[in-house]
Amino acid sequence: MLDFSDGPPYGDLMPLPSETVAARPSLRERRRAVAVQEIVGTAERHIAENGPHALSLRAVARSLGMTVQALYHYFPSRDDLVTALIAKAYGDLTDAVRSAVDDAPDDPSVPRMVLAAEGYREWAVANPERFQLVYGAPLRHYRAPADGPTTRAVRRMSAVFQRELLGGFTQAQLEAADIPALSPSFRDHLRHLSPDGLGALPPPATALLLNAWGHMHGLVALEVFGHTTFVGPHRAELFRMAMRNMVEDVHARIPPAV
Amino acid sequence: MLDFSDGPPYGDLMPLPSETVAARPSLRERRRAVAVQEIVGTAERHIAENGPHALSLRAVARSLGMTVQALYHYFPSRDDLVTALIAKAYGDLTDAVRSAVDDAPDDPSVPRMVLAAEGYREWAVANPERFQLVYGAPLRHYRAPADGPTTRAVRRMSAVFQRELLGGFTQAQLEAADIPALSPSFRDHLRHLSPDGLGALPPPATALLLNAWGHMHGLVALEVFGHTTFVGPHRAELFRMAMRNMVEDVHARIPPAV
DNA sequence: AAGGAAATCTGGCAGTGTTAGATTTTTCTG
DNA sequence: CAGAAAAATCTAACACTGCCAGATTTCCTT
Repeated sequence: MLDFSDGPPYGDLMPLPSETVAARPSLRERRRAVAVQEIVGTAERHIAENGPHALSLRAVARSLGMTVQALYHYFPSRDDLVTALIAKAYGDLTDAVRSAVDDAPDDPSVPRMVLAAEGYREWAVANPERFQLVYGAPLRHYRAPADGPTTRAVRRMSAVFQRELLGGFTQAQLEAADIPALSPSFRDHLRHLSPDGLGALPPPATALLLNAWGHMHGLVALEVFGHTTFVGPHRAELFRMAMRNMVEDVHARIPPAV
Repeated sequence: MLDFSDGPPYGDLMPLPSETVAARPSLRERRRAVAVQEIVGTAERHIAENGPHALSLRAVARSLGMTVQALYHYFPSRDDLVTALIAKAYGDLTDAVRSAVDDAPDDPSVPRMVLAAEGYREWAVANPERFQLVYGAPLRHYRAPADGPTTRAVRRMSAVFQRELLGGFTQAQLEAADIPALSPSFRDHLRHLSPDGLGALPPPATALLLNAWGHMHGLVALEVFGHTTFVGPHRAELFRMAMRNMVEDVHARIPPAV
């Protein structure tokens, strides 16, 4: 927890100082990183107990044995702390998805995309408040920084799904996917997304991927926010079924290689 | 707005008195209903401006020219007001979905299920804060009453989707839907849902319907909560495509009538 | 007209995010 | 090593919040 041997773990979360020297973080900087980490950790614990809305700077400070104003030297406002929590949650979710795929034994009867989806779901169910933090309620006027940790986490995660859902197909196959015709301007827009991510896919494939993402996310969101309680203890089974079908349906729309 | 000629519009939202006489509401009761309506209306306006979390009893009271304590005679706590807002939002969303289907001209090229889904999406996009209220972050210890207005709204809405997605098929067809085998206990559980709603469907059909619901909801939730900004102005097109595919895929899993 | 219930008020408590300014502690520099 | 600069922390306060207690007015019923 207090280990900082290999650099600050959430470098992007540190609001100050504006420029972190790449070479060797000074003692003060390391201390600062530790303090930030402690604050974030305590805040996460508080959130896990009472939900995101119950996060109070004073309570966090109390838990840490300091006064509120000390916190203000690490986070200029409550919203900035929440932003840091969101970024970290997003990163952790992404890690969970990746390791769900990477650490699973090879089993051809379960598509790896289904494993990824189940990793997504399981992290969400295990960390409902943090999931809510990421996908629940955007902050008042919160705008994600263009290349902040959030954006990078999104890219990292979408890369996993991109690989697992569409990895086995050629560009030509993906281009010929059987979906309603996309408008030229939409095709054009999709083509100009980040060239190393979604932009590398033929537009129909991007559409299918977003589609699948929404599908997976919707089932998880409904569950986490308590709208599927009537399904009872069978939600995991329902989810697996849904994801199996989804993978089948997506693949059914991609023609075989010539 | 202040019309109350045909009874209290949100009878279920009135926390007091516990029993509303069916016959002729007294002047006092009608006044109470009006007051409740005014409070809910201003609260909705406040929420629309600054988001659900910014809802303040004092601010609402100020807008109405009264003191906070007056509000406490209509809603025992802030959470109760929010609960009323959730219930009303759910009802309004359901109405929007229904009228999206019912008021649309007959056009065989657009499945009615797609119309329903678009009604859902359009209401959500037009009322993001209220959508967030319903599907975003559950309240601290809020438990939806077993047969409260929320539950009824859910039923009303799911009935629409049930009709539009699965209406054209026989029980035998639905029972034979091509999905991974459901566990016996899951099948059993699904069979014992409300007999006039989801319980009336063969288990595979219920699974497909929940699946579809999650799919639709996920795309809308991602959009409303700002996670698809990179899709730009083409989100409506993407959504329509996704829903078209979804309907196709669901129907493809249901065998033709014998 | 009288009693009682409903509705509203004033005043107050404990909690919150945030700011201002003073003070101590640590680090860098001459 | 001494002094300056910067970082970290403190005390005190402001304006806001949800909510409670008690007094007071308004309205309906009998």
